[in-house]
Amino acid sequence: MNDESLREAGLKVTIPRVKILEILTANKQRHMSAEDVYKTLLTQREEVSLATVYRVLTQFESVGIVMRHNFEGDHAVFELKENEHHDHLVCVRCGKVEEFVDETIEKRQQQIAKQANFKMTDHALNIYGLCGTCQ
Amino acid sequence: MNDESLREAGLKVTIPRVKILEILTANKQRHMSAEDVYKTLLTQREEVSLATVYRVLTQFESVGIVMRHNFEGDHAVFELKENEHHDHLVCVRCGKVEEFVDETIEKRQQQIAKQANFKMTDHALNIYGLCGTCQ
DNA sequence: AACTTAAATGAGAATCATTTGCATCTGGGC
DNA sequence: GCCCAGATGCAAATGATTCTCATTTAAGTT
Repeated sequence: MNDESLREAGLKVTIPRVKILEILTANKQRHMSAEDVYKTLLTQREEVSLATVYRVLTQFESVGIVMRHNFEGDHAVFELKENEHHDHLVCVRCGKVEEFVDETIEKRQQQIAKQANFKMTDHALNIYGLCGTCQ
Repeated sequence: MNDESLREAGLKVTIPRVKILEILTANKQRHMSAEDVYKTLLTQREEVSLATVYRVLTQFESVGIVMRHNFEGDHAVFELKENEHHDHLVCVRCGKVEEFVDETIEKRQQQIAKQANFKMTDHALNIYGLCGTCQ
């Protein structure tokens, strides 16, 4: 989550990348869209184009710094990839996202993939519903 | 999966709707995009516009005839909603999709939602990886 | 510190999936 | 067969994301 992670990933340490990384770090709890990141940059008077935000986020994804999610069909959201994997509870009304990890489910998934002769590379479990506030 | 299901859903029984329902039924194993459905209609010399395909699929989704998935970020796919819920194994290389149901996971999900005070309305578990053929 | 070059960026055009406005058409009740 | 709300076709509009290309810059080299 710093300049080093960029260097390690073989990416030049540029203003846009550093700023975007900062923004993502400052918003770990949320899942941000490219547009969200762009707007945040604007409020910080940073001159970064939307195209660059998209390019940087895509690069971050390919080097494993962030993870892309397609909860909604019309735009992707990103989150810093911390060490531990986790799944999501998504409120269909307010969009709030809560994370969780469940060992039982993790294990079953591996068994299922193995049974189907799939070499699992990733998995995503999303539980949709109404959060406490929205009920 | 017939004219009755349309009437029951309060939708007029029109040529486009019937044809699209037939196509979805004939391709239960696959998950079709709007474009896929449209192309199939073309091969059958059916005069249905792409806009109508989108409208019909969206209506089918809202009345519960089909389910929409956003496996890939850039286009949605649809599948006839059979009675039983199921999850997916998606091959990241050839796009093949296999379905499965796992009681253990289903139960855990309900417990997790309850613990987080979420009223679960739906859930989706996708395991991504390489299928036997693609490995 | 200046020099060099591949990589990075900005701006705007281009793309692609999906949606919409509107004039026309049609299913199904009378 | 008549009527009309709902359905459709077509083309233009949208919105997210990507691409083109001229310009700038990070970071290694002299």
